[in-house]
Amino acid sequence: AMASGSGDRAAAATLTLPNAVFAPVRSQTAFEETVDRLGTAIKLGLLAPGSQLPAERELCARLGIARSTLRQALTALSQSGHVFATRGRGGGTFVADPQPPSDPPSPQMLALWRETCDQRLAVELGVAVLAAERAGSEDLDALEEIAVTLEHELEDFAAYRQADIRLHVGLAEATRSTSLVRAMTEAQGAMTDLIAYIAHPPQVLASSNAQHRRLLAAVRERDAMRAARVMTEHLHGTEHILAGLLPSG
Amino acid sequence: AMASGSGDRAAAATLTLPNAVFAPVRSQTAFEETVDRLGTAIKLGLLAPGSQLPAERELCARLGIARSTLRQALTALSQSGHVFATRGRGGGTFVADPQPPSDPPSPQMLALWRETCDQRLAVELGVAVLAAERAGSEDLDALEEIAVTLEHELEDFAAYRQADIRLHVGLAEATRSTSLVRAMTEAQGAMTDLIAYIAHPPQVLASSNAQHRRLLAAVRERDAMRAARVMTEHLHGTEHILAGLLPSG
DNA sequence: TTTGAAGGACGGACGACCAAACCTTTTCTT
DNA sequence: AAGAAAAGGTTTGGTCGTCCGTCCTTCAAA
Repeated sequence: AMASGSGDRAAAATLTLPNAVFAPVRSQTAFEETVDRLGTAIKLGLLAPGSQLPAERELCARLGIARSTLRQALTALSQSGHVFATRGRGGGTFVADPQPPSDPPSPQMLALWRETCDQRLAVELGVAVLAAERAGSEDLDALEEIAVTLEHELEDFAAYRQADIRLHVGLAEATRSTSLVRAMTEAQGAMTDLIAYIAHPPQVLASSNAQHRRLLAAVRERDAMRAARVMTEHLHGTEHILAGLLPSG
Repeated sequence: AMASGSGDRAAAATLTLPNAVFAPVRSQTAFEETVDRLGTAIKLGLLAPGSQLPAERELCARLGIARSTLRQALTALSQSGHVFATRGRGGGTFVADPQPPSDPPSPQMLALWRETCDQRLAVELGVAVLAAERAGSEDLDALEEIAVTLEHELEDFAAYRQADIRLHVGLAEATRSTSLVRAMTEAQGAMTDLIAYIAHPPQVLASSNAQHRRLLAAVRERDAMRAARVMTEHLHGTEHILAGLLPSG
């Protein structure tokens, strides 16, 4: 009788908590995780087309997996057209030059789009604040160069998105936190899947650019809260666009 | 010749990026992940002492794992003294009443404490902002009740920490985002490992309480940026304490 | 006394992962 | 021109985690 349920005080716990504690454990295999990592980095342009990956024997050591497992992942990425390999001395595995068209977003991706945006908000907010505290002027110079590039890409959304990702990931790198860089790449990868097929008129991109400039200015002046505010507005912009086009999660 | 290295523009990429992309893949087993999940929830007091866990046959379905795997995890938690099981009808698995003393922080935990704080900052900032947008007044009433409890626990750090966790996780629940709730529990679990053995004089706890009150007030007034600012100050407080006691990561 | 619901224990099947060889191709060096 | 070197490609066998099904054991409720 007294066994079932929680104690008196704990009985006040909401329903969200057990859902989070007892949510499915996702046992991703090393193969899947590797495909995800490398595939996302390639899709986001973090590994430039034509660039060479480390040799298999070195890469598997870096990733902490067996070479056979890495080769499975590379085979998958090769068959999907993201990389190609040449043999012999001076050969290697390279990022394919014409990247294959990205897949349409999966149904489950669309169903959880709000969670995706929430996680992205957290990462970007943390990055904005920490970058404002830690970014060096060299970092900001490089980022502002990317911002200049963005101004000239208002018509080509693919190119714009590419540079946009470089800007956001670059800001994460400026925090000197590898875990935040990885979280940022994951978040950007998830967002890319969502917004790839959504039209972005040049005027929307222009307003995004204005926010980028204000964001970088705030970071340079070490004004963490202003950076956070601008970032919040920036993300809410795209979130409102999604809210209008996707089922309300 | 042209094969090695990235393209011209990508050559400007910093050194942090490949470190993040090619970092070791963490293939946690279902067993480990389950022990972590349940163990953290118990250590944080999210599953109250004496409360009953769902039946094995139901819990393994919820977690998406086989019952034998779940039993491995429960056996581990039972041997470490976190849970106990009784058989027969009306039996079940229960959270142990006198919780075993927590382990001292591992060396690798101490080495990465700054990354831990960075991740926590991101989660808590995101939660603060989203809670300010979404929290209902019922949520805030419950949270302010916890804040009142906190005022009376200035002398007993274990009890204080317990209620503090309930407050932060409760705020995450108010965002209605299960992924943020899970991220928050993970972050709080990591932080608990770090700060368990650090002295917290009552005056520090009192100042934390003042920040809690201001945080909740900002959330209630839907002032996301003020909530973010208070939260940042709140976290920087504990971070400075850690910085003085731990090796500079 | 019967029944049902809970934990407890085995054993086979399968797949992921790893380790260590060995082969093929190409290029650089001598 | 010969051979060493460096890369991807192939094969093999083994280990271990996980799943599934099945069969106890216990014990409160009916």
